[in-house]
Amino acid sequence: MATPASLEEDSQGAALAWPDHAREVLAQNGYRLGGARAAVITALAEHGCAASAAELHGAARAEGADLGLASVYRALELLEELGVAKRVELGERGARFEAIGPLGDHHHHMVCESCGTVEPFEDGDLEQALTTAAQRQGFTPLAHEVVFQGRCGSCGPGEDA
Amino acid sequence: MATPASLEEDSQGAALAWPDHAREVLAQNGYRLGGARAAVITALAEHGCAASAAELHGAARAEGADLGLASVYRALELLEELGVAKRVELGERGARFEAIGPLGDHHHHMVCESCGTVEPFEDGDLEQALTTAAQRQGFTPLAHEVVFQGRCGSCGPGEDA
DNA sequence: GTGAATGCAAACTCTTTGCATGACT
DNA sequence: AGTCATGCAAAGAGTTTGCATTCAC
Repeated sequence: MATPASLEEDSQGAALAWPDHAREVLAQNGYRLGGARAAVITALAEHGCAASAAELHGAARAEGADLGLASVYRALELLEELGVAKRVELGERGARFEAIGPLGDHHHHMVCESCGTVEPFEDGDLEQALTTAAQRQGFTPLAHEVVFQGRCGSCGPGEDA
Repeated sequence: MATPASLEEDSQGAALAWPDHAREVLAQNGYRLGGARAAVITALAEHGCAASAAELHGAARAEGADLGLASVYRALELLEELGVAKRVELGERGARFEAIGPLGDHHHHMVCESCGTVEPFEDGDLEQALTTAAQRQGFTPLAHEVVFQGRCGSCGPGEDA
């Protein structure tokens, strides 16, 4: 837990940022790195948290990549399958995606109903409670997702609008 | 917490099951009870947990109601707005809906990747941890959702398939 | 050089909306 | 009786798939 979650040591001991990690995993599993996948990896790394497919598509095109939206979906599906990206449902229309750190970087989301911001957060105690709850139910969790809908610190607990 | 969550005392002290509760809330807010809304309320009450709009539509038609899918969505939207039903996203395709008890009955879901079952569960400690985590982040939660994906007790922690 | 990856466009699914008809209070 | 709810059909949004071409290895 002392190492930043976005970095890992590869077999030579060099630090790898997430894009490198993702590319390495692709290669290790026999997948090629075309323009679309490379662009999606870059876009995912730069967006940070909970990006929609359309946002990633737009970001990639803004950086000069010429890729189709379908390829974005295909790349995201593959990255998720390989465990380097994650699909997140925030209760809005459409799914969102984000990079998963090689060390199991893990966070959840708060969606502010007032300003629409999606904020990530980590909470060790919450993770512990989640694990305990799953055990109590005799469930073996492979993944879990927590989403808060409410009002963020900036918008305060005040009334609507 | 001593009263079953699906029952409440109305102003006369009589116990109300959820369908009655839902109808009462509709009336109190000036909404009429047509065939479609009545059928959706019945279907929601009978399905129990995390039903899709199509499932509710089918169930309602199976019971003789002649309603359109659009009306199911309209009814669900209204019931959610009135706080007697809840929309749940389980990471699958499409949203799911369920009744909310008048006393704030509250549970979360475990989705078994092996048998596809969706199981509800309640956990007081987890709720506490969620509340604490939100406070720590300076967030005022109006709603929250927890979804586990994994393997249920029946399927065990074994390998895939 | 070869098979995998990509772009484009069409197909698909889920959900919402418009409008005329019919039903609830 | 008046207004609201509903059914049907069409529109919308997000996502997936088919196929010919291009590109990474």
